[in-house]
Amino acid sequence: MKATITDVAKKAGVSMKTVSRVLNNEPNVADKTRVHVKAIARELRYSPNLAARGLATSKSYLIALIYDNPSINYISHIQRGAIDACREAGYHLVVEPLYLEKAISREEKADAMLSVLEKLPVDGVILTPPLCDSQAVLQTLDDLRIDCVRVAPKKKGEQPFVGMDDETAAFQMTQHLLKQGHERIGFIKGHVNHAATDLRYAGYVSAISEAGLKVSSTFVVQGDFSFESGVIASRILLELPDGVRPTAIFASNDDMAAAVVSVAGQMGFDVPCDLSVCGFDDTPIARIVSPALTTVRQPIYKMGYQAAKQLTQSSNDQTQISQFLDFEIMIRASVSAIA
Amino acid sequence: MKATITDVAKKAGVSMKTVSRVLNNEPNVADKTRVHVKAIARELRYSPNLAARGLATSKSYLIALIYDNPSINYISHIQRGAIDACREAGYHLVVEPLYLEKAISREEKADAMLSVLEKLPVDGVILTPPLCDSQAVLQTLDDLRIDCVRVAPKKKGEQPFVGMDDETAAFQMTQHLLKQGHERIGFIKGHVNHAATDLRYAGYVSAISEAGLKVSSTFVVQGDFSFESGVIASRILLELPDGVRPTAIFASNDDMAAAVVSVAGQMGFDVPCDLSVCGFDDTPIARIVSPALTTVRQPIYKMGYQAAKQLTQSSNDQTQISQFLDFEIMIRASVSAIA
DNA sequence: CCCATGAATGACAGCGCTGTCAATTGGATT
DNA sequence: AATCCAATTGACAGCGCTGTCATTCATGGG
Repeated sequence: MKATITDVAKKAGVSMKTVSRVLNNEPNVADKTRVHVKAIARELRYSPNLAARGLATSKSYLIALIYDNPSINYISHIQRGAIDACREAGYHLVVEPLYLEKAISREEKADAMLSVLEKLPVDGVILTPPLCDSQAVLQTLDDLRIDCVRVAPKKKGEQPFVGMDDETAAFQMTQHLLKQGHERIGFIKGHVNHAATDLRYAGYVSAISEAGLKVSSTFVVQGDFSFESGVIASRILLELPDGVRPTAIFASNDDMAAAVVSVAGQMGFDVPCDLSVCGFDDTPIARIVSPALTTVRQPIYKMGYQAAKQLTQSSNDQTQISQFLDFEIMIRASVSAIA
Repeated sequence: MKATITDVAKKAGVSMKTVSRVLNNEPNVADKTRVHVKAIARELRYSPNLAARGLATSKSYLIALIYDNPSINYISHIQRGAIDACREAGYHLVVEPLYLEKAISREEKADAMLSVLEKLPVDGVILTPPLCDSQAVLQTLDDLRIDCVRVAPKKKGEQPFVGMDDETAAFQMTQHLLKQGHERIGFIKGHVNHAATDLRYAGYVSAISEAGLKVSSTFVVQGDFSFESGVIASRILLELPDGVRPTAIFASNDDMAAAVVSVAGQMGFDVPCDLSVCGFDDTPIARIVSPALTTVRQPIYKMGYQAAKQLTQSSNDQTQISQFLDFEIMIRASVSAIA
């Protein structure tokens, strides 16, 4: 049925091993032979049997994307990037959500991951927030000797990461608000388990301080990245009396920013005239909400791509270096200057 | 390092083959032996090497989700369902988007799929719309002798499908509008390549006809499921003069319905007072838009689950039967009765 | 002209598992 | 007690590939 390496070898008049060498781009093959074998392989539409190859090399040519992040948008883009990188290297991506019961502890997550990985031998793992911030998970991976790349905003342990500079982005966004004349800027924090939450807040704080203003705790409300938490948080902020109420709100992600816009509308505030709003992530909702949200575009696709790239190359190259990718501030209609 | 079947066999004092039989639930093993071997296997944390097993059985324990559907929300839910079903059966899901250049023809898609499948031996394929409606793709799969289940709203060829009854759902939704007193009901069609497009339209037409009304071509506008196409379509509908303008618009999906709400607002129509709007799919946007959309909830997760379930069972059971899953009409604020 | 050297190639085992088929066991039957 | 049968178990080959190591070949130096 399907051509095997033996078929190719026979037809090309060489040994299996030589065919194998050609297919794996190993050295010490005469150019003439190389070309010839390649031609035959193409002619026979030969492609190696992954199971057999895996058995012989104890590699699987599989990368796992493991996550417990509930943001469909985020995961999807990471996934697309990872798949594209995998394809370029002849790898495939298996996706393993770790959802189980809610409120599962980090140790349990590590266990769940362990049982998945015991069954499926993968050559590398891509970890997204907040899973990538769990020491237990990282330790488990280390014990298993499975390479991993964290899609995360900062270093943790020895594992390389691919991410963006959340702090600087939040800093710049806050500066943008300041430049528009806003002085009372509300901030809605993200989920406490995410490393990005602290970084974004830190960026906000630096910008406010650098402008010579005080960070007022009245203006900082805890959220958890969900639309609902944004509703609650924005109510707290918007119910402050006139003259004390923020003139701008910086939400740690777009879902919460959308909630701000929605609540503001219900409470009779016009965005952006009465209230400027900005978000973070540039998810599709940012353009659907009216007015469209000023927000930070994360290079999510690229993060997934780079993460998988590193994993597929790691055996050859030992250049597993952590890296920041560029972000972009998207200026849209939800922010206006103070009159 | 990792325990092999030989380790288990040795420790249990039986042959490898007996261990193999126990692990695969094959008959003709004494209960005592079965229990004993199972205990040892657990003790050693043994789990079979998929590559080896795959090589011996020429099965891969992999299911592929192949798609060219741009809706992240849709694919994500299908994926989650499929992954859950795979896990239950010891399978894993590999995800293969077929995006390549835009406007790629169906034959080219079939080719692209072929080249993916040649490299990765999978035991089954899940196909989503619109890919699942391509005869070329189905034929290619058949040639490869790879099982497939279509996540689709109707039968095509021999392949089983898992889906929902789009026509009946659209019928019921239209009836809902009629019951609220609407007689001028606009309809925005979906993308021409999707089988669901015609079915939803058919449901609309039956309901209108059954109510003794005429289907006016003025009220039916072509869309393509995108927000943008919804904007254009709703403008056409809403620019109709007073007394002729529809009092309700049924968009073939939520994105387009959200566009209707947005355009209506811009044109000074109040939803739902001046205009009722309903969508289809119950994506997150349906609850974010204000007013929240009355729409049809598709059992997307379940479709993915069932599709994978069939694939993982198909070898044993030959009950590969196509099935409709239940949908639900979500009544929300975007529709109101005619005064 | 012979041998050392390195490049190119091939023979063969073995990765961990399951399919095939043969061997063994423990009754039930005569 | 001898025989037979089904149930249970095991020996062994082989799935398609690559790693190891041996072999062949061509080339240049002594």
